[in-house]
Amino acid sequence: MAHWLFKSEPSSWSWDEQVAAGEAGTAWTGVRNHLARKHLQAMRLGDQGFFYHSNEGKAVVGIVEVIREYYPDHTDPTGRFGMVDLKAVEPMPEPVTLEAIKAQPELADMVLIRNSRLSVQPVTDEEWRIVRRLGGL
DNA sequence: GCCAACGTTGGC
DNA sequence: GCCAACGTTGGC
Repeated sequence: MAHWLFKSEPSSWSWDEQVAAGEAGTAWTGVRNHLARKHLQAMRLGDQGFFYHSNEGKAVVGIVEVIREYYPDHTDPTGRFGMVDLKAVEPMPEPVTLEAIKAQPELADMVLIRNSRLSVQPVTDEEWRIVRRLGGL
């Protein structure tokens, strides 16, 4: 099972809103980057990912799960991009800040650090384990 | 609010 | 197909 990281500015879509969407989840609209799209296409039902708040917060705040695989993003006028559906699984008991991630030598190669602008990122099994542990899971 | 990094666009 | 100009993202 692969792991991922989804970035969102809380002012446009926050963890609280994701939780409020419940079991039905929501479509992760708005990805307009080819590499991010490649990651969306590689996602499978049941894959889990980190929900990261960018700008305000700058922390991993929860775990989400893929509940629908890649399909066209109706908000994309060009029709070139797609999306997946996500639902909230559980919050991090302790948000894992960007600062805390940077402080971990084992996490120096995380895409979050190396290519901070990418909005949908792969997370290795080891990174998954370490960040979960930092967050108290 | 600034600016570096990076992706995209469009003229040639 | 190259590359300058431009827009956006996101950390600081």
